[in-house]
Amino acid sequence: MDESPKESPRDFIRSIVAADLASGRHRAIVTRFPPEPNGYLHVGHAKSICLNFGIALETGGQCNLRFDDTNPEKESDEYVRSIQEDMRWLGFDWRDGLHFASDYFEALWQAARELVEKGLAYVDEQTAEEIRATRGTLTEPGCPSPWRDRPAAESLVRLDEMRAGALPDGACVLRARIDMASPNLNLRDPALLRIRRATHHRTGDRWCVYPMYDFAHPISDALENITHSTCTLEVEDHRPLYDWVVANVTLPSRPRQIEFARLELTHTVLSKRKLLALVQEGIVGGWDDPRMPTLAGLRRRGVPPDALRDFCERVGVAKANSVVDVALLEHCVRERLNPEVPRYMGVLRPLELVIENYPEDGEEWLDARNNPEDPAAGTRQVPFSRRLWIERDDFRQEATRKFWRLAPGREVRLRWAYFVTCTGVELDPTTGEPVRVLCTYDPATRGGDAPGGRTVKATLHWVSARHAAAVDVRLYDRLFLDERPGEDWRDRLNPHSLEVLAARPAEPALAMVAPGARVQLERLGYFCADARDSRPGALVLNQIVGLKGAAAKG
RNA sequence: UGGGGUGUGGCCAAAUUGGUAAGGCACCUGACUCUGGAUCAGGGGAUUGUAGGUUCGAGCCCUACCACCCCAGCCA
Repeated sequence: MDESPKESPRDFIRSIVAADLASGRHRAIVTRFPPEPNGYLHVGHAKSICLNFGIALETGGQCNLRFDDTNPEKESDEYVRSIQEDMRWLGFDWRDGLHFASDYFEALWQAARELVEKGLAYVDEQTAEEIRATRGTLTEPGCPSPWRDRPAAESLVRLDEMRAGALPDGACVLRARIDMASPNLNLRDPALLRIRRATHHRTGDRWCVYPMYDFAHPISDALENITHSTCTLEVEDHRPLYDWVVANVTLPSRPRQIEFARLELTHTVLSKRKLLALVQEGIVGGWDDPRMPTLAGLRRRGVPPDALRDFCERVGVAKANSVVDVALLEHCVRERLNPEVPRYMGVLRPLELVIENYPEDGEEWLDARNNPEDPAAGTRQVPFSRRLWIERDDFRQEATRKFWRLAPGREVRLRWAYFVTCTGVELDPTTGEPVRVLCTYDPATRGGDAPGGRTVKATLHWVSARHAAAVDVRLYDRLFLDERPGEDWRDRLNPHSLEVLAARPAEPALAMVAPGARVQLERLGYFCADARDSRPGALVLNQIVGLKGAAAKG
């Protein structure tokens, strides 16, 4: 027995799990992630996935993937496909634990019969409207249905007719017989089974009776021997019903439901309804639009899956509703990318720079380190010549103390190349904007270092105009202006969430990167070669995240 | 006005059986630096929702109050 001090559990759920293991209540832990296949997974789901699979991994247990497909009208195979793809991308393996609630329809049916036989459920022939009208309100108790006390045998007959398709949709419903006066509305004889003639994505037209979540979920959990069934806060007052089902149906195990707060992120929306609207209204390009908080979107954006997992761990698990700053996600992404992503130079807003004392047709290839963070990444060569592109932002006609880049009279370093001193600028006669910056270079600084140890305040990235490749760049910003877009979210969309920059100059080596590759454009940020839109010779770069403070210059 | 939850620095979030407020992100400063990045060092900032009470001592216990979230689908 190893009694060495262990790390205390990271959150209250893991504490419960640890206690259940320590007390011998469970010998092995089984969790599950139970998505309904009616939408794409998003970062909020990632939190739940990391929690459930994390617990399984840490305890040597198992985490199942169970599709909660009990409402055929909203579910489809496209979603079960995408959900599995996204989960695998995130890095999790459910092994042989792939299940569908629809696999349990027969068992659910038997459970329904058992409850009726025990007098714990009955077939109610009231209309949906009547049931709603007699449920009572938050402060007043409900009225019992006239069918509540009918003989079990009679309910059983009707139940069989429901399944047999003898009754039209909505003709009746199976209700649990609990307490119409309960202050918890979920206990006022909740519906368990309803008739719905709809083709199910897996069972086709075999069934016309479908179980409700409150009935299917606890039974599915028990059938899979789930030990800890986590869910979000809004299902907290369903727990007594969950426990009621588990206690009253003959089941192989007794799972326990534990609730935690769902994840919310600033500057985005995470509700399925709003996400669907963004896609259907064409506000974004699809579920995998890089601005979307969906896993498909984050993947296309270039976010590494382990950065996302790290994020989920850092966010924690608790019961307080909270909104996490998207800056934390961005931090996790940078932290993951910085040490291992190769650097390149490219210019987003080009301004011509001419080196007057450099030979007209001169050319030389200079060594550049691929990643200053990682000597093993080696070097590459970048072409240098008399005409270069630099970033417009890196030049100002009037320099201030806070601005230490290029300005008339100023000397700066061109990364991996030479020190240059600005000798003049040509302006557009009508706009007054600079169109060409004139410089002289110091041949003694070749490679970027001055012999006498002379230093310079700024280093600029640049691209040789004659050698430049052209790449398309897509810059992304938060989808919403507000940290927490409310119901008027459509009015709070950030008009600049996407900026497309066509044919920007880039060093030749950048044009050679493979689709899907992640790179850093020096001084600009991290980018991912879009795997779908990039063509040979026509690279498309998606911005993953900018460099920290990249926007706050001068 | 019923029930269920939650309230700890700008944002998350810890705090063994009550012992005198971790950590991360964000922000600021300094060092270093061929990315105003990274790294390193340091810093500001919390009367732990409020008011009482118990106690030598309370974020943790008691009482009252306040705020916010969820619930009246034959959705999940």
